[in-house]
Amino acid sequence: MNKSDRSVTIKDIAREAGVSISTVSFAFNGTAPVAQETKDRIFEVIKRLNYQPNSAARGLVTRKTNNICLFTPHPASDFFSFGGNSVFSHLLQGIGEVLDQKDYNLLISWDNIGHKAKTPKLIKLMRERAMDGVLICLPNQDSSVIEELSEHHFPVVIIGSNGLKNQVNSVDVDNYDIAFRNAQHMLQLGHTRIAFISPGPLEFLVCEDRLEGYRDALEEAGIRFREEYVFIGDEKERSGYNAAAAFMALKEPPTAIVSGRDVQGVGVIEYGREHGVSIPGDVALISFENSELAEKYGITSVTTDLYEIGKEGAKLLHKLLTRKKDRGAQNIVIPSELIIRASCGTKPTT
Amino acid sequence: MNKSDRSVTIKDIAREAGVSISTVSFAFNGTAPVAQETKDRIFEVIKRLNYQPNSAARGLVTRKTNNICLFTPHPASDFFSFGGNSVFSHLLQGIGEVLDQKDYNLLISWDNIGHKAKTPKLIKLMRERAMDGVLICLPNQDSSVIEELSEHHFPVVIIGSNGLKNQVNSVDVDNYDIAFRNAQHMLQLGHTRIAFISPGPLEFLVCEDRLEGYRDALEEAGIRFREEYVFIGDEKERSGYNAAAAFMALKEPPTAIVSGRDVQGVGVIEYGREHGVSIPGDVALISFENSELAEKYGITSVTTDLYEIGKEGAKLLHKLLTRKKDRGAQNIVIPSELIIRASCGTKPTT
DNA sequence: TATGCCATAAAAAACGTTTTTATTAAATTT
DNA sequence: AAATTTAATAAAAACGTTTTTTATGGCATA
Repeated sequence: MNKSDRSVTIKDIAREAGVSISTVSFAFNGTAPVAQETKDRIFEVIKRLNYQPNSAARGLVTRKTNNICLFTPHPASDFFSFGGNSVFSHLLQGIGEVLDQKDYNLLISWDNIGHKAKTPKLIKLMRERAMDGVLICLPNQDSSVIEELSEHHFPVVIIGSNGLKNQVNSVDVDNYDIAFRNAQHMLQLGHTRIAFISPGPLEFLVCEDRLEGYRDALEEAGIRFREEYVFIGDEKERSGYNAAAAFMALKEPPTAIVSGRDVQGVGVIEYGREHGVSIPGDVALISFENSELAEKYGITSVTTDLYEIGKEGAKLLHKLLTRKKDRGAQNIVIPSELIIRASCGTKPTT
Repeated sequence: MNKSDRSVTIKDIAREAGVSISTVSFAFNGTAPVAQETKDRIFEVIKRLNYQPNSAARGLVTRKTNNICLFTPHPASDFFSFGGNSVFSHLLQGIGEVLDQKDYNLLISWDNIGHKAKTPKLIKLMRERAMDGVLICLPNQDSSVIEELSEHHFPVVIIGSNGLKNQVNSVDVDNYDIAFRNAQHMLQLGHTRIAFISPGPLEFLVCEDRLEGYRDALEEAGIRFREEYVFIGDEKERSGYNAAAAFMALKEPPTAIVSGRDVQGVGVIEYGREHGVSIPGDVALISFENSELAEKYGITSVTTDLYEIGKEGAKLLHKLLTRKKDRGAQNIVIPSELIIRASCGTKPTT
């Protein structure tokens, strides 16, 4: 609608206001003192011509894009989903909230979990300087991407656990501690035959951490660790079902189960319903995640606040981007809370 | 790890290969003929030095960023959610899939639905040329943003309906037609007292379209339109419940209900359960959306394929960005399918 | 033998900023 | 009163590309 379609540049402002372009830049960004009178004139023109600096030109010299990238498993993948439900938006909300406030743009890109399919794209984005930093959520064991990124001193924050802990910034709940306390809770209720369902293969650090927490709690209580009380599941409901089946088939079945994910807990419950195993009557159940599922099925569970994790992750990344001095890797731990529901009962069966 | 931390530029390549920077650019991008021998030498150096052009510098001259922005209601908002479930990821998946293939980056930004809170940010992003185009999903009546964007000839594709149809590109299901056929389906089953629940205020075009489709179907069948058979609900389950309550309180209650959203259909069912109204026994129910809820509650519903909508939207935007000639606004219609379930019954009550 | 053409490549301009350096006049210090 | 600092501004350099223009030989054509 305006005279021309060419967008207005700093040159136009300078000409119209009768000053040099540097003065315009100084005034606009407040980076150098400019006489009030001149400043007023410049801002009048800026407003009148509706000037907005070109981000590419600016980025070329400042070496900033104000874009940050979130790299995750697919939003609809099993990692984020359970019962058709996706918690991806929780994570997104936390990240978006702080990024928005700090005036960063959020770019998202996803991976086929464990297949490192798109990884090269992330590397490319970083190498062509298309983003200032990246939040990575890669719940698999592969840390080569992360290594490559931090090797180039590229600002990275890991969402979740990773083998490179203490070398690279991260935000997560304390999986070891949660598992430890989950097992402890069962012990306190008097259980001694406590089983554990891993939410994935032990190569995943999350799983290893949880198993270890579980194991240490038993050890502390002087209870023998039994191989047959550990079931390596996956992120799907079925694995909880299968775990229950396996445990119940033992000559000496456990009286309590520490489930790796709520969705597995649901599997356990389903098994119970189908086979007349009462929960918590015959087997007490405690889980991780505290999703809507836990609420719905009355499963005692420990919160994994993805909203908070996203928020803290974004904050940390922002710190990385604005701080000049490198002060080593930070590992933020988001506190978890045990939400007691019916599934854990109050007394063990004997 | 390399000698210096400064990233390698086209100058480095030129020097190392003993040619001018323009020649490197020509060879790299294939934009002008370069002798094979020279080309080989250049690519060897590019590979050896691991060169990746700087996107800001490139964007400055090409006026492209390869970023496109998705602007939607909040991913966890009622618009995308029902029963704690979010379909946002479906939309995201469709968009991401094609954008990724075309080598665009996806930037996301959201709005508090109807409060046009962040709108200025979108405008700013566009004016500073931080993105090449935008996919907008704004299910409210406010079209000022869209007007502003297209006024500046900024490439925009609307996801969903909008008052500016035919002036601006869009992708949506045919709400009028769906409602028409939904009502018709009820008519074919012999119903004559058919009520309608709007999923929102009639200022929203989606709602107006649906109401109109419903009304026209009745009219075509020679059935009188009754004001009291229309309930203006909102995006929440409760509004379906309230609608059912209102309808059932009439001296002559409807025998069929066309629900605006699955979640409202659930509200109707809940009402029925609590008040002993059998569905489809006493009232037949048909809905829009075909979400997991419809499946779960056995509600006959018409598909709204957000995955497909996202895909087509992204494709259309890409076309806009690559075509030189403007060929008017395109309005893509994604086909819908009626999924028959128990809720609509086969015979009307009389 | 000049003339034009072609293939290749170099040089230069442009993109729109920020940042560094230079200039000028006024104010302050010595 | 001269020297120095300060405030305000202008000029120029830099950022790293793409794109346009110019140059250079060789080769065919007139």
